Amino acid sequence: MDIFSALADPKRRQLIEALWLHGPLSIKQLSEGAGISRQAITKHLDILIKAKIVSAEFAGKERLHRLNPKPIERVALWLQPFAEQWDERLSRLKHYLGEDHE
Amino acid sequence: MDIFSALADPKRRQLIEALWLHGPLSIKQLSEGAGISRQAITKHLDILIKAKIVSAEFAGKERLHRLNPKPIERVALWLQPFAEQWDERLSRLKHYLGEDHE
DNA sequence: TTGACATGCAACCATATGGTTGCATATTGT
DNA sequence: ACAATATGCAACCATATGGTTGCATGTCAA
Repeated sequence: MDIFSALADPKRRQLIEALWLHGPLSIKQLSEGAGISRQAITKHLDILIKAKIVSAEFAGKERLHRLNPKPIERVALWLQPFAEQWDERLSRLKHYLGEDHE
Repeated sequence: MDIFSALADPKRRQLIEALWLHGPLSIKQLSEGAGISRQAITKHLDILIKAKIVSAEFAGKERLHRLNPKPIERVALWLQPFAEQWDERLSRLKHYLGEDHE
């Protein structure tokens, strides 16, 4: 499962948002009010973990999950050449770069 | 089919890259050397069109396709809060700017 | 008009995907 | 030790997905 596919499912994006908003969370916590079963959430989390978007560590009987921004970064970098307002963004950054690096 | 799912397939990302590199292209042209049938390419293009990532217009018997950056931009915007490492991004931009704009 | 070419349409197929349910296992507090 | 809690594992199911093939349609050039 690659990163793009991992991001394709709305439930998984929802999980990403939840982890971004409310620190490290367990499977149970992420399941509450998600509208699908705990096992389904586990599957989604496993996919996110395989895609390295989420990392998990055990704390007793809980599995705590947190975001790993790197792979998302890579997706963003792939998108950039195709995204519009690229020029506008470039010119904005051009100013910054001009100050800092040129 | 939403934008994220449209971007999930590697063949479709390949099509996006091809359209970005070599202007408006027909189905035939996009099929050459793609490794799958013309009909499969058509299906992928239809998905990209439904996601508004690609627009198509007829020129005689050919259907010409071009990129529409807006939806890709929206995806990029969704990703931004989760993607950190702006510094790395900046250094890439510096390179880009150095080549094309400075 | 006729033939070549680009595309459209539809049926079909194998596998992936997203979900469920049922039961097993491990950890914690009393 | 025991019960409650959090998770793991596996079978199962319906539908989506990505591909194929075969044939029909529309357009252009000779």
